[in-house]
Amino acid sequence: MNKISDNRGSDRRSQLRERNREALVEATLDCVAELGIARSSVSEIIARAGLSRGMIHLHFETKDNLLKAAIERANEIYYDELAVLLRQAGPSPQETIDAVIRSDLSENVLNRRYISIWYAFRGEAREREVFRRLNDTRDERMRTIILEAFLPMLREQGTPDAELVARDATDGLIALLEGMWNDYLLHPDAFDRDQACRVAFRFIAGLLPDYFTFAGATHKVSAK
Amino acid sequence: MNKISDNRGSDRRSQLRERNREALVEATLDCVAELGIARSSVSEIIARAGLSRGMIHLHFETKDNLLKAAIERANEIYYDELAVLLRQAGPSPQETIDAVIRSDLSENVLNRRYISIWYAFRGEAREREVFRRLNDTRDERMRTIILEAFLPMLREQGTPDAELVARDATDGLIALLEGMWNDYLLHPDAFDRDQACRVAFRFIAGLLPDYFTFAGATHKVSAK
Amino acid sequence: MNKISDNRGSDRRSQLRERNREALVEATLDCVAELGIARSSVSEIIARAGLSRGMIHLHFETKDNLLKAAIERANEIYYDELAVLLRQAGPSPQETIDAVIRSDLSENVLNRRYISIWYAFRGEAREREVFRRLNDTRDERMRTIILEAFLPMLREQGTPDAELVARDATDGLIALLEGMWNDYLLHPDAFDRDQACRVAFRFIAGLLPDYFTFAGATHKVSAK
Amino acid sequence: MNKISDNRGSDRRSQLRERNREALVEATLDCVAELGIARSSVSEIIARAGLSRGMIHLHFETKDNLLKAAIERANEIYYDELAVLLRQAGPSPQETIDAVIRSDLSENVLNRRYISIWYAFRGEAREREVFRRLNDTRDERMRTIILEAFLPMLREQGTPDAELVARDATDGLIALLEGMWNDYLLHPDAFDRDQACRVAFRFIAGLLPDYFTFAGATHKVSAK
DNA sequence: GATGAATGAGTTTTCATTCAT
DNA sequence: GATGAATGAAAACTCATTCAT
Repeated sequence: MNKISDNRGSDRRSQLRERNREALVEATLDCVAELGIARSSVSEIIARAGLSRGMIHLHFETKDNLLKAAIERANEIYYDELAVLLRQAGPSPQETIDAVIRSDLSENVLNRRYISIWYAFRGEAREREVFRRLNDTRDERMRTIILEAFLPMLREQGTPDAELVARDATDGLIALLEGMWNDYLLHPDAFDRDQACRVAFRFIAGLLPDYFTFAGATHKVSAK
Repeated sequence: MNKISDNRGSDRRSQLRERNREALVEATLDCVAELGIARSSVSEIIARAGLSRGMIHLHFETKDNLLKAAIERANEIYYDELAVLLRQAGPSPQETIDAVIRSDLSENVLNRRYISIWYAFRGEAREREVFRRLNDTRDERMRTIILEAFLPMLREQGTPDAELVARDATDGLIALLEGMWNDYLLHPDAFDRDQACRVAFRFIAGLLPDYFTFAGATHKVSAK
Repeated sequence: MNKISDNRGSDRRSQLRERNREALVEATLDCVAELGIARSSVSEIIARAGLSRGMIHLHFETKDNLLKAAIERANEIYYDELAVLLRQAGPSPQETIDAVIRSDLSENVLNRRYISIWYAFRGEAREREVFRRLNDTRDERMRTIILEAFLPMLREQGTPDAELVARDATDGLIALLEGMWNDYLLHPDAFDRDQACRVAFRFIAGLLPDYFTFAGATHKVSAK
Repeated sequence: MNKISDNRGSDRRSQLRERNREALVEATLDCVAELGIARSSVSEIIARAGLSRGMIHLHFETKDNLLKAAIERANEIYYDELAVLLRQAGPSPQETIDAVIRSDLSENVLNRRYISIWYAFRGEAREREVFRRLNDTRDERMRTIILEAFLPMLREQGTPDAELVARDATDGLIALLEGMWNDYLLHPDAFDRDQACRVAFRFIAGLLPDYFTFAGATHKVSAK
């Protein structure tokens, strides 16, 4: 009757509702991580979530929409991690590259569950489309961040064709990191996070010897 | 396993039989490439193969076995391509590395159909196991080939910690090439094969400046 | 049944309550008319009524009761129309018959929505029972009205077996009018209300030439 | 192996297949007759047919298609009956009309099961569309048959506006017969087939007194 | 050996009903 | 009183597998 109690009630309700929605998304991600997309049935998902069958329809209308929501969630996890690292990193291009590499190889994303999910969505043709659509604009932003970090260093260093090299370095770094994830997917036990990091820095150090060594950024940080 | 039955029947019959078997495997791969694993139903596969439903049972007992055979086939395609390239390559370590990179980025494997299949099998948890089991020994062989190509060059160059660097270079190269495939999977239209090659050589050139430039192997081929 | 609660609450409340109840019934009828009974789900009905899901339980306990109420409402519409026409009609048997025919073919009942509803309830076996139960006593009244209008005219006219003919005429007229509805159901666009009327009067005129022509009742109105 | 036995086998198989298909259609009609469309679930239908669940998909892809096939079947029953009667009837217009009336009121179509089915399909908005599409051309043919029977009789009789009257008589007869079915639907026990016939003939006799009495066609058969 | 009709377990989806707020 | 989130039984549909021919 009175507005305050109504709002309180509805707030609690809608909070609970939201929590259920998220529980379904998380259960879906768990399922996809453990069983893959093909075996992630509604029955399997609701069993993990401990919620009712009808809930999926209530929140997502179809299982397909639930999968889409799960893909979106998986994306957020990655880009949130990256955003945090970039915010924490100093303003220099050296530090930016450092942050990108370390966030990509951090335990927050490079873990069994997350990597399984990532590759599951990439692997299944139909989901890949959703995935791509979601990723492309953000990927572009990440490319830009990396490119704009490499360019001034290459120029200062006097590398000829700095623009071309910067683009190659960017594509190479992204590919290298992707390849590390691949390696982790297939051999999570044997994977060595530090070695992966070292390899990445070796690659960059080859192009930017004044700024990086295999151990990471040097201290000759160029003032911006 | 089926050699006996192969020999028993008339040659024509067993040839036809083998052709049917392969048609099913290829149809499965087509299906996986286009629709993904989850949507590759028996009905879809036989429609593409133009064969009868019972045929799958006849040749593979279960659909699962058909999928395994398809995974094996996908593997063969890749390693056959690599073997050819290595055979064609000269005996020097430079040429070996050159062959590995060029085979990995060649149109024979880096094409839409094949990359879709590869990632589909990797993505689906259950198939990944089969995939891994099949790949691991062969992957090890490939690692060894690359490692043993890098090592003498690094030693001759006088790189300190040559063993460690050789391992890093090997893992890095493999990761980089995997990453290129990833890029191709997501952007087959925008992908630039030459640039991918150049990026790979830039990476190696950073570690082996005497042997490689971004354009490939230099001509200072070390006599073996 | 709900008189007590009606009287208890404030007038405004009970008015609102009643309005909601009717909104649900009307929404149900709309739904049945457009989608048929099988597709008239609770969700569909409340969407049309703009009311909450729980409302149905509040007013009708079950969806089935709501359907029954809708059937009753559909009945009322018809018999209300008939009652109005009979009240307006003069007292002579000629005028009674005239009123029956004109009300049956009037736009108030012979319209798309109403005819769809009517046939939907007739068609679905389960609802037909409710329908029949509701109709039978009222139908009997209508039969009686028609029969008692025909009989004196036939007698006065000197028709042999007047009782039998009166019964046949009654059944025939009712059947003819029903058949017209049927025609309207299937071809609402092509339906010609005037022609339908004329056909009905032709039928009656065949049996009662002194009282009717194809244009309706003649003016030789027999004093009652 | 040999062609004869192969064909025999496949014939038997496809005969069996066809029988199953028809069994499903008949079971659907039974279901619709007894329970109505809304309650005719796949489970209910296969229980009646004594066949497996998957069969419906095998033969009809969807339940909706099965319903359509059932509607078509119901149609055939009616028009087959009419065709038989018309073929048996003599060539005169009197006899044609006679055949139409008698076939419409014959036990072959005017029975509980059939009438229930007929009204079920007419009642539900969605089914009605299929129904209408199927019927419209055949209905038109039937109209033409009736119309062309009435017209010469009315002309010979010297009825003014023979064309108009013929059309009215046609529409009236069809409506009347439809109305009889309605009556049967609601009161199958009380329905009197002979009386229905008599009523129909009274209607026609009113317009064509030289050719019909309430008992049917007179013997003044006009030579064709 | 080969076929494809048939099966039924299991999947997604729908929906009337319940009930905490 | 009123709401709409939640439930789960039952609905339609999918599909690997079987097996008579």
